[in-house]
Amino acid sequence: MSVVDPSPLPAYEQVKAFIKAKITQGLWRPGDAVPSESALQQQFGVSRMTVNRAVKELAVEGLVTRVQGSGTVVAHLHRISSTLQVRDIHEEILERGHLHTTQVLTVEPVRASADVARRLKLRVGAKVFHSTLVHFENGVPILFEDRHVNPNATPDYLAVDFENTTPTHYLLKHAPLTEASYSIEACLPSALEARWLDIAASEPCLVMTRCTTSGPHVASLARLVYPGLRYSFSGNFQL
Amino acid sequence: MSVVDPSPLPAYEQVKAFIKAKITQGLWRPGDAVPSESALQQQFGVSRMTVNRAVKELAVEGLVTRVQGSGTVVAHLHRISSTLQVRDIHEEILERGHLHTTQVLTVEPVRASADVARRLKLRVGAKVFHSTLVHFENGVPILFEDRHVNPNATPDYLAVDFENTTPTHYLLKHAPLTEASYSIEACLPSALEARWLDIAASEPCLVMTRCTTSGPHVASLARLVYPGLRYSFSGNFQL
DNA sequence: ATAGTTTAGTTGTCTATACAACTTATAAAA
DNA sequence: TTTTATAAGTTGTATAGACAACTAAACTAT
Repeated sequence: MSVVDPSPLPAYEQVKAFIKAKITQGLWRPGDAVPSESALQQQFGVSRMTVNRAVKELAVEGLVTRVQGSGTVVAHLHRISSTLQVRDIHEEILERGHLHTTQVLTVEPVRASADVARRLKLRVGAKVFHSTLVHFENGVPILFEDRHVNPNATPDYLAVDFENTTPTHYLLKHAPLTEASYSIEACLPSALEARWLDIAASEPCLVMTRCTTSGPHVASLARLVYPGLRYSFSGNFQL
Repeated sequence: MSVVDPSPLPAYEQVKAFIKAKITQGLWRPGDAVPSESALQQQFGVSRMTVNRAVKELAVEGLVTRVQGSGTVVAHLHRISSTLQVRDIHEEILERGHLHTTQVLTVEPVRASADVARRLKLRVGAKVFHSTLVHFENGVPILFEDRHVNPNATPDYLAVDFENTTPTHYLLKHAPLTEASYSIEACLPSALEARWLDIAASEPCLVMTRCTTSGPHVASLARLVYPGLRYSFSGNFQL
């Protein structure tokens, strides 16, 4: 085994780093032209394919904008685009090094209301599964979960032991995700939700409404209520 | 000019579409092996670089997981990862085809409080710029914006006409974004915020707290208060 | 049986080249 | 002056090949 660790960055990473540095240091400002691939190729003494990979990846990352035939310019960051990770609450709590427990309130078949039927793309009155749970982080209630599930996507839903498997986890496993839409709102909790979350009826909550699709079926419709004082969504963006 | 439009998908897109279809149709399930590059190369009669590009892009999109030396498998989608676009309120309202107006309440220099100083990385009592504005969508108040700005990043902030340029827009232009962090919470509005947003003091609001960095400076610290009944953050995820 | 070695297979990087598709500036023609 | 053609420059796609880095299984020697 050799003594030194040569492992220099791959050539394409060096080109990326060079351009990235010019941008973050403000030397190349939004709208400025980035050197052409042939110029960078000569400057770094690498093949054009290598330069192409570097600049193309920067374009995917949103740092530069490329136009075929015209050239490459430093992108105008006119929006902050950050990934909001919607994760299983179980994972999230474990990652904080805390204990996650669940209390199952109800798991039962019900008839679809007009609203549920529309969003699950079923007929009004069709049989759907309904579950309500409370999730605890170190014994403190942190999420009230009210969920309607399409029986065609996961027929065995009622038999699952939700004390040990979260609905999200079960659904992701048995009805692989192909599409999801969500919205986050600020609402007051219902009386039931306030009681189980152990908060005042006047305490604002973050409510995520999420609809997931698996293949041909709209698999699940979830209302996730988080106490506003105990939970927030956060994220960050770099470069 | 030829009569037909040949324009078939590029070869790498065809390979991508083939794999994507297998996954979305459920024929290849999470954990299943994806054919090796050499196998796909023979199947499609293209070069390995072309197959490599296809599979690599799918890996970037999160549909497959690659391990050097081992192979490629269909990814376990154990989290829904969706991009939350944090955009300029002006753009957002215009895109809905509505009218955006602004009322400037205050624009003034102030001394940094302990909290503001810490988050802007300045000394307590240092001079910072402070602005408060209300944004209207078709005349209805939709956002109360309370912002502290680092004078080192944008010395001319106090002179800007915020009736015609949003602070976000001005800052993105004069202090190019290199980093941002935000969190979304549910809170009750302050008395001032409730009055300007024309809502009851008991109506929950979505509050985004956002901190943006430009090069060496923490450029701006914003508290954005949206009435819960008039605004929500939403997004979606596909494939 | 265990530990170490070899080997085949897979992905990661890189080259040199080629042509296609597109944009822009220049030159030529009306 | 306006329009049209040409040319040069840039990015997009694709090839065939090469070697490096890594993994996992098969093999060998202890």
